[in-house]
Amino acid sequence: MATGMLNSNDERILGALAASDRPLSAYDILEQVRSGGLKAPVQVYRSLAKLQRQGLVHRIEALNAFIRCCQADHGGHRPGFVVCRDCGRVREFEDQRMAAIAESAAGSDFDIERISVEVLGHCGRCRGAAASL
Amino acid sequence: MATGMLNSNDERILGALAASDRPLSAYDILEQVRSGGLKAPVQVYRSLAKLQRQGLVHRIEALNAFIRCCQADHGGHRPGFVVCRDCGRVREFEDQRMAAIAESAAGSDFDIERISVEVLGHCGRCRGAAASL
DNA sequence: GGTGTAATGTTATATGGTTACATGCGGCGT
DNA sequence: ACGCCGCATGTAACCATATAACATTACACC
Repeated sequence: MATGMLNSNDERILGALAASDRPLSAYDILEQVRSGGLKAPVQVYRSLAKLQRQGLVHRIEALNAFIRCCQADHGGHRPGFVVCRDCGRVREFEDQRMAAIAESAAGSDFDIERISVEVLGHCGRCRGAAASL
Repeated sequence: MATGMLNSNDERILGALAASDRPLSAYDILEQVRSGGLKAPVQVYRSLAKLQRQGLVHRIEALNAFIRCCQADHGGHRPGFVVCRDCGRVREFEDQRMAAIAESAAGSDFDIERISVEVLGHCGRCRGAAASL
């Protein structure tokens, strides 16, 4: 992807996301990378924007948080997410049908930039935990 | 829906949303209803939560904003939204296929609470405006 | 070296959302 | 009627998320 190489800030942020088993907010990330020299939210947001453009990172709208993309093909895929509202864990999935649905809903006169599909609910693990209280 | 009747705060907030042709943030709403006696964000959020439970209002995650539901059947529908990032206008749509996609993605061990589908991009009107600059 | 441009850094501020606690008010047992 | 409880609403303070505005550096080109 031609958007440009990653600098050390980008690498650090990507590293922090990769190391986490759940989405991180921009401020979570900031905390993790302070030792690496980043000090301000805007730096994190700038890197995140770049990483998103390259498809390496996705934003989870319902959480205002970000995850490292787990797919092989970072270009042009249209992922959806299954999000547990209790533990915050996210599963990325792919479904070809979503593109068709979005296109028919948007109509020919609308220029689609991105599709956000988020399935919110409670995962088995957390439901088990809640039941055993 | 048994969640309870709407009080005057709820009515005012619903009115503000109905009067707008695009989504309003909680603070937009707050401004509109200050004259009606509401003063604090939390009051708005409480009403919005109730209205969402009743299906009268939807939250657009990508905008952190809310719209009045335009469907007849406020119970149990699973709407998607087409959102213009330039003018902020939103079109609500319904697609039966989404439920199936969400269920197959979530798996049997996941309890689905809500599905958020948002198609982000640029509407014809705004694209026209941009072209003529 | 000088100069224009893009990337990055810094500070401050706007916007969105929640916590904690106070107050009011209707049921209900006595 | 009275006091007590439980729940809806009000108020203030606060935390969290995101961007604006401006300063600085890095680097290509002359």
